[in-house]
Amino acid sequence: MSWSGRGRGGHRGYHHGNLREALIQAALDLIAQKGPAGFTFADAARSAGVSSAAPYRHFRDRDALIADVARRGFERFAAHLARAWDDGSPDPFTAFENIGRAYLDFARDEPAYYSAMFESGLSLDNDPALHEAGERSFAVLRHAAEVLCARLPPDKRPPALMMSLHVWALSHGIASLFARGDDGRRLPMRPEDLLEAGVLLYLRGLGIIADRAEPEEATRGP
Amino acid sequence: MSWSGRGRGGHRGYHHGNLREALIQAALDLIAQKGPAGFTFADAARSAGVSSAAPYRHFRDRDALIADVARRGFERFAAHLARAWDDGSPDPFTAFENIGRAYLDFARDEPAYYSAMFESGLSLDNDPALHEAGERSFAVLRHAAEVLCARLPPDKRPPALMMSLHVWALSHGIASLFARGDDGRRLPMRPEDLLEAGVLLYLRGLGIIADRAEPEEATRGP
DNA sequence: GCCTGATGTAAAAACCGTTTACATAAGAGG
DNA sequence: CCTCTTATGTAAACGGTTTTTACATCAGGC
Repeated sequence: MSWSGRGRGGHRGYHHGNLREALIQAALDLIAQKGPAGFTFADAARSAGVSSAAPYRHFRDRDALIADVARRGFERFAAHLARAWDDGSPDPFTAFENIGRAYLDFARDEPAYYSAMFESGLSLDNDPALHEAGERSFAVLRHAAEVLCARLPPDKRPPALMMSLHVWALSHGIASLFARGDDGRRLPMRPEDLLEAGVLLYLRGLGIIADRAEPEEATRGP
Repeated sequence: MSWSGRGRGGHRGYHHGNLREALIQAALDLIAQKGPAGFTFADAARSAGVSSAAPYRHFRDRDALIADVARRGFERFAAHLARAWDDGSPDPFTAFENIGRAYLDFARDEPAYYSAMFESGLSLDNDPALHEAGERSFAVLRHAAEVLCARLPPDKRPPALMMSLHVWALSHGIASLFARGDDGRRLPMRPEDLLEAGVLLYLRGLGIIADRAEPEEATRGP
């Protein structure tokens, strides 16, 4: 899957033809291999077969490339979460659990994107596009929380924003602490199960699910 | 608070006299200013007034210095959490909440340590001393969870390890996402309150506190 | 066919991490 | 007191990175 020049032949002349994309692909590969700290602008250029100054025609500096990777990551992330939510099918409760699993899936299956998004030390406030992409990801979770809350009688309806913040933080904490690297810390259970149990207990605390439901049974539709 | 040479006079000859400590202090200052990624071995040496090769007499490489800062951070962290737990005073439930607040306090008040511990991309498994210091921090939380669980009748007693993992992940997620930098994302509430509400709801889901109890009442001892 | 803007190159400056050979203290023991 | 050993710091060098600057090449519109 080498992206040098026009897809085939390998004869690329003075101009690359697709350098911007090639650099992003190279960044993803390198971040996946050595983490966002070990990633190097010069290495990305080498990997794309251009001089070390060429990338500056497409990105202001090294951080701008990482930020672009992170932005794309957030866009994929939002789509991934939205696919898991699937408009609340088969039922909002099950779909909500699916979002949690999707969060961990993404952290495991796309470690390069996840690293660029959360472990590269970027401040989301500097880049408006990045900030907005992150906001769109969170919006999926918040919307799901709103749908779930709306099913409760108004007098015992929790604030949906708070609920989404709690679930986001729990998911992010589990992903960061236990679901990265080779296997993070040794756990007595899979991160997905840990998250599912946590969300279940939290929702029970909110009164969204019944008091003594077994997890497997509780995930059933209405 | 400049640590160059023997505390006073400033005349330090060929030897520094306290370089190891001076480097750690410099690392803390620099990490606080520019994050663990922007921290530089050469800068720490400059800040201590020695040549750029001198630090290698005290640390194998740059990562070893960061790891030592992280290790000290975990030791302070464990002490900070243990002080908050305070042997379960005035009652285990309140003391448990205090641990949560202490977690966020530490992340806010000691951002340099927190960064070195959690945001520097170190793998805890490489350095045994570091790994053990981290384990000691977590042990405080796990012990508190055990005490709290022991107060429940055995048939409805949740696994304390799982409970401590959930609270750890929630605290870490809130600290990472919302309680860092200037103020992280703009929140409708303080991070401490967000965490307290989350833990409260989680404990209610576990059946550790009554269904509709006010927090102040629920914290009463037996 | 020529001009212009976009894109890539080469070379250089400034910095970092790290190693190597050498310099200087400080203390132990005769 | 003098010497030897060890710990600690220096200077210089190597290879690598980031970023800038001046120049080269190409593509497309006129």
